[in-house]
Amino acid sequence: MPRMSAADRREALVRAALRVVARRGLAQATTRAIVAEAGMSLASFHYAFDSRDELVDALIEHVVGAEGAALLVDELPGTDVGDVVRLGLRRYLDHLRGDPDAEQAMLELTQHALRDPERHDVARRQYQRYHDLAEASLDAAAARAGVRWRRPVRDIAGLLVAMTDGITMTWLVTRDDAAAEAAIDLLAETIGREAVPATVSDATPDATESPDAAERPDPADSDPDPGATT
Amino acid sequence: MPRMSAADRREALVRAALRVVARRGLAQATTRAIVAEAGMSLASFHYAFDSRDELVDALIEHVVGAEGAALLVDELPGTDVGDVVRLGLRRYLDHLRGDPDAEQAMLELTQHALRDPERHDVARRQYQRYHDLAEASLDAAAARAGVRWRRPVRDIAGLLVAMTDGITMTWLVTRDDAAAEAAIDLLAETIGREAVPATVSDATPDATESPDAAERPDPADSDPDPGATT
DNA sequence: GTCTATATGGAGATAGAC
DNA sequence: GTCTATCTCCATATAGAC
Repeated sequence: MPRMSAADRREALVRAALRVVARRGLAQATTRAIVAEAGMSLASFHYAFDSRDELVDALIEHVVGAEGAALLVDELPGTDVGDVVRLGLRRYLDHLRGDPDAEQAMLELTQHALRDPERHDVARRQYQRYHDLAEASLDAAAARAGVRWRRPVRDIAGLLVAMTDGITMTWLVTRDDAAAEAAIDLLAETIGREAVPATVSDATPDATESPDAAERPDPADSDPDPGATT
Repeated sequence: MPRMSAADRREALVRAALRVVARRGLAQATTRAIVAEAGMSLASFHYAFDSRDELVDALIEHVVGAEGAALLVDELPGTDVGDVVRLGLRRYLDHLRGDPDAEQAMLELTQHALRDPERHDVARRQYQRYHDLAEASLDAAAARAGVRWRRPVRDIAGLLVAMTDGITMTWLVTRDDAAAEAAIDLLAETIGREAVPATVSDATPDATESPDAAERPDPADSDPDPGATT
């Protein structure tokens, strides 16, 4: 085995751990299973990490940084905003179908994080990032289509994020492609109906267009740079 | 400790296990923690169950049978179908806020079940039941309001079930009440728009009102009696 | 630094007295 | 039937040779 830097070793172990969690679940992701997957010895593990908990933490941080980009992307051909949402969610469904174990691993890691007060914040930041991403995508789609949203974009983004989780969970259980597609189409159609033609006064770039948008302060908006993931 | 029948002991252990899982997570629900919660000795555990796995199976079956009723109920004051959906989901959100650990326990048990092919079917049946319940509630609400659904009820029910999961997951992470309520209101409004006034020809009780409803066969409708739980 | 070998603890499961 | 005491295994973590 060639020498690796401690950082490389940590990275390799995290990647191996993710594969093991995806394949057999977090509970079965023992240090032995992980080092076997990584082709290392047990001692190398404890050279790179102090404990298994520390690796799990690193694993959570890793997936938080990496997975955000798959949710919704801006380069969708969008004339109709409903279509943009539909294509974005369909793309996510394709991703889910292509690698269901990976998404289940994400869910398991998130739920694991919820059990610890300190890790809970990591999960919160992850969801905040999802939300910001969805919001930015919705804004961009609306701008290109020349429409504006009839209600706070934040609310629509929240529905999108929740829906993504819901589809993930139900599809993982039922494996019903058609049902997931039907739900996506229905939701996309709905969100499309929330868009109305933009007037000139709406063109102000950063004005919140709804009067009650300020009534509800964002409980967690401490992330000023939602674009820099990884 | 008084003598208990084996059945009573099993029941008591299952209930204790559920409390432990809710409080500390499935991974921490060791046999020792469970018998401590139930006030029994370790030997009593193995008198009632052959193994911990067997108890976890019983626990899954238990929650599958018990939790369905809380999702959507028919006794909601419904003139407007959108309001019925909104109130039903709000009621579920109240339940979630009142006992978040219990719902997280449900999620953990479901995900655990997904890891085993045999247990996967148990989870599938659970979701099938949720779906049937949602569908029946939607039908009942529409009938009372004198409206019909513009698209297959099945699709709307699927969206409801997925949305319930999504709201659960996102709320457990963010604990953002206002966001959950906004998502609920938006979804309810949407679903309300899927209802149109019923005509006389629509009054046929069990006719599928959409021409493409038969195009998608139900992948799992082997449960002829969704009402008889527990 | 990287390995083999081992210590330590906690988990599930059981033996055997009462 | 129910308990205490124990067995066995496996996981994490460490010691110490090279």
